[in-house]
Amino acid sequence: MTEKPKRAKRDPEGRRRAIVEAAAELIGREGTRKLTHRRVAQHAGVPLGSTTQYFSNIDELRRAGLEELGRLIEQDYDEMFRDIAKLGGTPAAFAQVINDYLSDQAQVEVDTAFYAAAVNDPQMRQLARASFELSVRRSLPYVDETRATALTVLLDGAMLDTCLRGEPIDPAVVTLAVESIFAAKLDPGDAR
Amino acid sequence: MTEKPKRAKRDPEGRRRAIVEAAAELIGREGTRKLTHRRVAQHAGVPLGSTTQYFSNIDELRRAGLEELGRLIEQDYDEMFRDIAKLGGTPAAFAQVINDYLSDQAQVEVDTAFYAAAVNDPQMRQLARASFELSVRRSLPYVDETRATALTVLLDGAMLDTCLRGEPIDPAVVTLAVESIFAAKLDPGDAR
Amino acid sequence: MTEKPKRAKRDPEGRRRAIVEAAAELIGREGTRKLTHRRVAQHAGVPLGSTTQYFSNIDELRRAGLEELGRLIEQDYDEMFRDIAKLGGTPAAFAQVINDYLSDQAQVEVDTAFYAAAVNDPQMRQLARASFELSVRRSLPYVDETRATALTVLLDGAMLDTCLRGEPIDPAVVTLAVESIFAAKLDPGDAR
Amino acid sequence: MTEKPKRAKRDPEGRRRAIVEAAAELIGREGTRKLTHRRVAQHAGVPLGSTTQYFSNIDELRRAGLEELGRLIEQDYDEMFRDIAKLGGTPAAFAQVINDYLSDQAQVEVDTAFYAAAVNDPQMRQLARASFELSVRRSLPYVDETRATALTVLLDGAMLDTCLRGEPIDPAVVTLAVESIFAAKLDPGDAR
DNA sequence: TATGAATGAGTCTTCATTCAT
DNA sequence: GATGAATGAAGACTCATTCAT
Repeated sequence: MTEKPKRAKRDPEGRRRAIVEAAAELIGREGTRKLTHRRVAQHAGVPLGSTTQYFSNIDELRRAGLEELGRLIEQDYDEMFRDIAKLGGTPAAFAQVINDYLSDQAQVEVDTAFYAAAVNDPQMRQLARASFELSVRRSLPYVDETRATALTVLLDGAMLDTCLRGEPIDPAVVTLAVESIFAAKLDPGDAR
Repeated sequence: MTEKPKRAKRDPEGRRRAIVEAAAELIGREGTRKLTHRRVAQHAGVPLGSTTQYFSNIDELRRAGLEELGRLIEQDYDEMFRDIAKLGGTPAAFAQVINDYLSDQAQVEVDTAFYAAAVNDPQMRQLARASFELSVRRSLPYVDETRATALTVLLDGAMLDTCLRGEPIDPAVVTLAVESIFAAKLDPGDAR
Repeated sequence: MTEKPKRAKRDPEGRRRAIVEAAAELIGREGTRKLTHRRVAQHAGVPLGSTTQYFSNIDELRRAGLEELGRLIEQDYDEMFRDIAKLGGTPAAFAQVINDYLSDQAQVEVDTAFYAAAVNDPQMRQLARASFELSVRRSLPYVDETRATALTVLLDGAMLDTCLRGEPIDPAVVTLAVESIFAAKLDPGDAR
Repeated sequence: MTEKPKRAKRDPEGRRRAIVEAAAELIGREGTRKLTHRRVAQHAGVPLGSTTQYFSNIDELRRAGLEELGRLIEQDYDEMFRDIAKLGGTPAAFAQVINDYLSDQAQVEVDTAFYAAAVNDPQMRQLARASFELSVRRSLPYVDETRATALTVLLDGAMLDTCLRGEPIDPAVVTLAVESIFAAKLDPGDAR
């Protein structure tokens, strides 16, 4: 009752969402170098003016797109760790979930694009760092912090290499690495 | 009191070198998004026209800069594996060399910029892939291929995360991961 | 004392018109070789950016200018054939109208510039061909197709030569040619 | 004996010729708009420097190319009128020779390119005018000046229209026009 | 408020021209 | 002389941004 939209188009939130999602998708597909108002507007199906109305300049628009990408990655993590929990949180569970993730090349490329964009953008590094820490935190129920960090590093490396090579890292490699990290004694000074 | 000459000496090789190095340095420092003829020319100390004389378009210039970066990374690898050999090729040697590498934030950022640029450039992915394979090959004298790949993935992940976090991955993490990968049984199916 | 406004009124139609007309006039005066965005913008009294907003590249701008010129030529034809009709459509009428046309050196030069531009532009040849056919068609009420074509060829030659010589072809020449074409027996095999 | 070329390449005359011919050919094929030192040099198979050595600027180079084209056209005329003479200088001879000429589309296009380039170049108009007068003069042995001029106008129109249409003017049209011009009484006031 | 026309800053690119080698 | 590297002037084109409608 409080809403009385004069026209169907009166949906600022929806507009903004559409723009942000279009920006995120474009960044995921071709990086930030070719991101322009015009391309975002066209891809989002909104008039050019909207992209400048909702974002005071192109940097903000890019940032919004990257943040959206960051959010999607977080959802990825949520899902991955939900699956890990379902599978019992075992080393094998970690390995399988990671390998499943790596087999989705499109997803891997989008995620990597996010990190790639962050490399040369100080503000974005913040987000990437948060993402890193989230991954570590989510692993803590299953392993100590050192191992959790190692697993995160491994995941990030596998993601990057899978993206660049255009095909998943050999699952055996991931499985070996994950399981050996789990199996390692904490104090590396001790022999086995 | 030598006045600077109106026109530079004729030196095609040197000119090209200077331009490529300037491009590589700029990419390493701020990525490819802000790479323009003007900035490269200014940074290389050559007139604008020279950048277009030696490279028929900006894409070629970018590519040349990235290839130069790729060469620098290869040199990094050479050095790292020379050090590993000197240290006996032990797991501890790998761990130490990687940790030393990660402690050079500037170097890590340059290398990561190369991979980041490759994410959205199909032709550059070729180079990145070659770099990946080189790393695996260099490890083969010390471990089997599965472990060599795992170590490469780990190194790449550590590089990316070190770059994004702005500080080296905890050396203990690297050490644990490296040593456990070395220690792992080969057939993961047997474990547990 | 009205200060000239910082920004022009919004008037897409008028803008486009002004630009096209400026382009047409410049082409008519100096051909297509020296047609640049800058010159058109200056001549049209619009900022440089407008010329690229309305035409996605210089070829389109040139084409638009040439098409405009083509339209002007069509109007010329309309007028000429209206005059011919008024004068009874006799050979003398044709001769007089053509001679009148040739006496307007400026007009002849503009028209010739259009054909000259078409010589090396396949797409423009289409237009020139249409113009040729229009002339033939307009003559058909008065003569058969062979003679109509001959008259068109004669007109085009007279236009070209008048343009290049800087003075009209001797009216007696045009008169003789026109009247003899009218007078000729249709089947040239019979003659002599 | 007086010549002792140090090297095979010491042939300034030949160089100049090659450049001029390349320029002429390029102009004949694509007009003067796209004529550049680089293109001429490449097409002539000479180094870039030669084109600036022999011609102090691009305008001179273009002019030299156009003059060469003019010379070629003169040769065309020579040949045509030699053929006309061989055929007896009759109206039918004129018609046949012109129709033969028009059937060589490539030649027609080159010639027309010359006239087209002259339209917007005052100096070139001189040449075109000379060419016009040459044609008239060559016809004088067979007809009076008025008819000679009419035939020239007809020829030029047929050339232009053939070029623009991409196919020869119907031979019947040319034949009719030529023969009727020959047949006409000089004083158009008289009835037939 | 929503839109896209208007504008200019800045980038890419091409070339004529100069001139050291 | 012959050559092509060096250079800057200028043209094509793209876009972020502003702001009238």
